[in-house]
Amino acid sequence: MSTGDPTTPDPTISDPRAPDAVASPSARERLLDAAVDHAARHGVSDLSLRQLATALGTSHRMLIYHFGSKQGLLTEIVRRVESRQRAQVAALAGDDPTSPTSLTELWDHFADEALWPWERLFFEVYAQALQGRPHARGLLDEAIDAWIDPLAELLVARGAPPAHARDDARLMLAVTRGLLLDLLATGDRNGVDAAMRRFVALTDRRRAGRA
Amino acid sequence: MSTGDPTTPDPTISDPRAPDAVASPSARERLLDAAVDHAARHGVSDLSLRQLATALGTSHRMLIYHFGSKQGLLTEIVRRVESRQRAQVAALAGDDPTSPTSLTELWDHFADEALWPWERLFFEVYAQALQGRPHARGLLDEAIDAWIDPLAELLVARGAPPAHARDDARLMLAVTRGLLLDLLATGDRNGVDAAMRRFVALTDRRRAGRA
DNA sequence: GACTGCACGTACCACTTGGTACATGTACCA
DNA sequence: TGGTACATGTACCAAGTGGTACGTGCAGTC
Repeated sequence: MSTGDPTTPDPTISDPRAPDAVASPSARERLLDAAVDHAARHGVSDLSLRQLATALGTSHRMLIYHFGSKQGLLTEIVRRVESRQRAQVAALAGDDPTSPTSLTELWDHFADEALWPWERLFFEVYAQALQGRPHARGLLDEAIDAWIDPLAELLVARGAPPAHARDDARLMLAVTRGLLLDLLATGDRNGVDAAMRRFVALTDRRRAGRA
Repeated sequence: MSTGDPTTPDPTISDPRAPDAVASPSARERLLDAAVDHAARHGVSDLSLRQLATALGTSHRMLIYHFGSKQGLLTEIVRRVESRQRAQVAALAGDDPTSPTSLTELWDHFADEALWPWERLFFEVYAQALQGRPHARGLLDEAIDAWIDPLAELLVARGAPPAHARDDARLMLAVTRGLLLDLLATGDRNGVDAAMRRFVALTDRRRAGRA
């Protein structure tokens, strides 16, 4: 981290006592959970270690101690958001492959107001990653690919043509994220629901056409 | 801005000579254009007046002079991005009402790599607005509504059922933004195009059904 | 030619930032 | 009992921040 900086010598050399790398998982974990919670409420773009630390009832020194640097903390936060996102889709599509899980159910899940803080945070970090921010890069790599397969499976389970399942999944993902952007901006659940119904109607028409 | 701060007295009182409010539009305009350009390339979340000023060949004092504060500058940048976005859709749908402008054409326009920096910036500011950043609030108010009417018109012109035109427009907007998020993250134009073709196929199937 | 208002640069201010140094507390183990 | 590894707080640092004070050149006007 600070290895290349002549003004700040490698802490493992200058301060041999300093652990600052491996720490008790429990304290670190607790701190990270609280940090992610805070990030979901206040965003991450104007996050300062000091403000965060006082909000968490600790000192900014502890954040550095547990996460090495601000970058490290941000990266950990992003990874946790990622895992939450993945857990959400896994809970719906992966765990119980027998349940067909309709598109409407899927949408109802993501549109739930309880998830809004997480989705705001997701889009914020996504946008930062798009601008090349290093700590968020990891999110970008999985933001699309990791979703297409489970979504494609879901669509095939619903009777969609397997030939285009991955394209359809990509479209489905775009619809969900696009409508989520709308919902988060307007809060107009009814309006966004209506748009989603139109999409479902489109796909149902195709299903009916094949039957 | 600094009115409530006892340590920094109101500049209009302490420095009666200071204009710092109304300036020649040309210089300000030139500066703003350059600032927006810079923002499109480097993002806006870690923008500092000094870095921007040196990049623009001026001093940070001038940015304060012309825009009052950093907030003021950011707000102006956002408004300019907004107007660019609006101009883009207006150029496609509004100016020449006789041209039907297919969905594919519309998509081809927005997916153009030349627009990517603007779209990255749009999503970045959009996400900040979602987190409650004051300067970006204005974007949110128009981000959805201002698009639905022209898009609905476009759809009706293509023969869509007017009863659901606004819902379909909302869906169309979500598809475009969702696939744009995908495209900006993956750069996979072919894959995203395929997904868009699936959407167009869905709507065409409905059109054919009605015919 | 003096005056005036704008445009702009330089120097400065108080403050916050991420990160470091170091002391100290605590728990466990020999 | 003493030592050792981890955990945490306090004090500090250099750098950078937004914003201000102030001087100055320049164009126009009387």
